Amino acid sequence: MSTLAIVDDDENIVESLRMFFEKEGYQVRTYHDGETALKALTEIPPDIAILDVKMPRMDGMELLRRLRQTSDLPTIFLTSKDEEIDEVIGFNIGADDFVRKPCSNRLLAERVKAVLRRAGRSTDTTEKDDKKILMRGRLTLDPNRHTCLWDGKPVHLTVTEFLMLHSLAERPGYVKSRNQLMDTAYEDDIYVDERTIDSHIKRLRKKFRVVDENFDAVETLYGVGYRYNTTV
Amino acid sequence: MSTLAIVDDDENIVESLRMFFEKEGYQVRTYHDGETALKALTEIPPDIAILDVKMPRMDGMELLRRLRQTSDLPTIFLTSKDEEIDEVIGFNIGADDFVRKPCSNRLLAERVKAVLRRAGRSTDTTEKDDKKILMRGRLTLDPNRHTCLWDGKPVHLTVTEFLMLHSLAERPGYVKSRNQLMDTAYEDDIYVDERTIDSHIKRLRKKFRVVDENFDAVETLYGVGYRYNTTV
DNA sequence: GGAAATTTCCTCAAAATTGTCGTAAATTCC
DNA sequence: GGAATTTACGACAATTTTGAGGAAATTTCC
Repeated sequence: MSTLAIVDDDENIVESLRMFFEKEGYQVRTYHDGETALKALTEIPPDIAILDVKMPRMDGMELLRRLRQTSDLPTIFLTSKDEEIDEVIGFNIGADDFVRKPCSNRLLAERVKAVLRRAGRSTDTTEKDDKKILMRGRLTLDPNRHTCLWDGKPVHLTVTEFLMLHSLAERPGYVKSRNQLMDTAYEDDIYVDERTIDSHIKRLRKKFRVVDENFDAVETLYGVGYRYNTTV
Repeated sequence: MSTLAIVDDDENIVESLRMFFEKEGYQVRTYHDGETALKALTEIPPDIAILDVKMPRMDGMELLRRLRQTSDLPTIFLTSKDEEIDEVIGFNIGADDFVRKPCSNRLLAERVKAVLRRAGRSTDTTEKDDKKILMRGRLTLDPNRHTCLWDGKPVHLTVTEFLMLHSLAERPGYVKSRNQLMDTAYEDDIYVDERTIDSHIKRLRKKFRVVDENFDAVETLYGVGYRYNTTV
């Protein structure tokens, strides 16, 4: 499974592309403005990105220019007019392909495949022991890359934090006792204080609040344990 | 697949040639000044080189003169004026062909093919059991020749280092545990300390820092393993 | 066989993570 | 509302993991 980032300020386009590419088997991340995208793409690169040329604040060209300073992420540009394509080529900022809007999803998918193939990262490189990417609403956990995204924004988690969140998010709505959480994170013969679990949850929440101050996906059940909230 | 080196101080020319020749199926290496190029071309020769005559510091002619002392690398000269061609011929320093700028990429590609054919290194001599050249942004690993390039600059790696880097770069973004890395580098029944992996990674990084002091493509994931990131 | 290169392992220091504690806040029960 | 219990949070200490340098062991190459 390849991960694909889509950056476009038009919600409708983004969502229709997301639906389409998810059906195609891609793990899709979306961004609506260049600045957020730049940060996220730099920290946790997807396998390929589709950028809209025209965007508020930071446009696609500016985004790629800045991205190219540190990265060679395979990239496809979406443009509305042919002149834009010329302009992009003229600036020679290193896009891997250009597609003129509007275009069929099918065409776009072909180009994506072609670029991935050229970059040597075609989708069929998935290995049999790859672990499943966990997606729960705004949360994405990828055990293979050991990455965590909230609304597409990277959140750095330690091993224990990652394991606990994974264990919770695996079964949204179900309570996990502190002992159950311990089991997922520790060897059988290691025991720690129950308060320690609280500490991990505390730090988890803190990290998420940095990217979303209203984060409340991890709920406390007084006297019972913790639960991943289904509504988010 | 033939490897092609392009030496020219004009970024735009270089990049547009790179795009073109990569689409043609060449493995392209680029250099912007004679000195860097001389060193890299001597240490790890490509199949053919395209040199700009006019360059700052060491120009194309000087470059080829010095190169010819130890190598018979097939070479094509790019010149801006006819007089320059005359001059180059006059000095008789052993270029295989001359092309006057500006010229179509197509023409240049024809001449490249011709020179390779004459030199008996045409593209169609590739053997079918050749292992794939791995290109990840600034990194190029050729398992056949066992060579490693960073920004076109050669980095000498030992067998173990090469195997580990290859294993990491094969799947950018994916975490490899120390045990997984051991698997790629050792026979099944050989066991080494986990710290040994660290040592190899340490020396890998050190070697890359010689050619790029900000090298950080090999990331550490505390408590998990290592990860190759194309975002450098 | 001997030199050189490579690999392994060791120690120490630095960095990141984890565990614990005190206190404040929240929840439950009465 | 008030007491008892449970949890959140910040701070700090303890522990674990990793990086750097280098010595010793091993392999490779003359």
